[in-house]
Amino acid sequence: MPNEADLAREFGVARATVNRALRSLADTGLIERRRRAGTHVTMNPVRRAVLSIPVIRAGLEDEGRRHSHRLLAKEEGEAPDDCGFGPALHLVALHLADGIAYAYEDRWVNLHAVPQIMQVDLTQISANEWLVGNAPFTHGDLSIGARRAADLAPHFTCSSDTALVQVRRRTWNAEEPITRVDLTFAPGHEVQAKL
Amino acid sequence: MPNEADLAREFGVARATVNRALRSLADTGLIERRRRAGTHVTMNPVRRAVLSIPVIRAGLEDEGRRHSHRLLAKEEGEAPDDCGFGPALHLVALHLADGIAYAYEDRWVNLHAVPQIMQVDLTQISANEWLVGNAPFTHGDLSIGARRAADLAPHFTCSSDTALVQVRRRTWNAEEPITRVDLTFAPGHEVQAKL
DNA sequence: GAGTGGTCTAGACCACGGA
DNA sequence: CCGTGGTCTAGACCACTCG
Repeated sequence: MPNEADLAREFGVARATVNRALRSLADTGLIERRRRAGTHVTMNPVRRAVLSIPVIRAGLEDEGRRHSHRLLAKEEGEAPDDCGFGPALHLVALHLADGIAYAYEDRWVNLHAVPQIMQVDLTQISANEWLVGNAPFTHGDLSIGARRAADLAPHFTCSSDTALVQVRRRTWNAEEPITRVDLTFAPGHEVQAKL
Repeated sequence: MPNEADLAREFGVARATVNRALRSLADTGLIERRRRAGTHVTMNPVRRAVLSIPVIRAGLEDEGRRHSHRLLAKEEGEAPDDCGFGPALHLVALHLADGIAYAYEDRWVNLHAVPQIMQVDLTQISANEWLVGNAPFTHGDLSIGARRAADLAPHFTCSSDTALVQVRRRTWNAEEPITRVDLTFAPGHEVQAKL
């Protein structure tokens, strides 16, 4: 594409305005910009969907449902290899919506990054919620898969062959891993996104 | 939070600079801004994950896998109610990666919006790909769920109890529905996102 | 009505990185 | 090297909307 200065002249606007417009297009992935190389229309416009990740409690309460949770297990130990950290707190909890099982949480927290969590009464506040307020993170990743209910079936009172959505989330603060959590949702749950 | 003019004075920068910074924070959801009401820190900072939705062919080829597809069914008919349109083209196709089943596609296309699709040889180019190039859309939504393989098991040569990821995508051009597609992926597939 | 954010201008300097 | 986008400034007008 023409450079910013030319576009500004062509449309009779200031260069800053062109810059803002092009930046917006770049943010949505329709064009790619590199210094000196110029601005190019993206070959395969990869559509980006945005999905909101609310704190479980807030997400439920927005829908008018009451959230509670039960801590099923809590123990110190070595995190699995793919967590990227060693000494960890392993938590297993069940989230309930209006008293009905909503999500099963299996979490590893990096004790090197967040030692204070040992002092917290996690039967009162869910790890999810405490971490949001006390352990900031800069970035993370998310992978959404499907699994058979198998041994989780009793929690959801479903057949062990039921297909459940499982979301794995890992977060970092700069280079330091914070936590890895697997959330397995009740049958029928869907992750929503807009694009 | 203080208003833009005050922040500019406090930090000794131009108001435009403050505006750009705050806009960036607002885009990531950390603050909320309303005219006259001012700028407020978001109570429940909903994290937003961004997931890339490539054209199936492009996504696979980026990974060095060869894409092909087989059209399993094609017929005109009335779209299901929740599509939001009537006369439709119903397509069923199987996407293959290196000759192995990768995704099962069940699609309804709004013939009122995209009548030209009737002239296209969809055994040559997948509907997915053709629509990307010929039927622009302004927005859409996405829901990701899990289902048993059930009658799809033969396509993926898996047990009918296998849990599969299913993605439903609907797209609109302004107010006009374009297409609704259900993509069911091979066992083990995960949808990736960054946050 | 008035205060807020939204947007634009004209000009400037700079960092990056491709040719 | 030097053209490109990235960023900032100082000032201005406007649109929205809450009190």
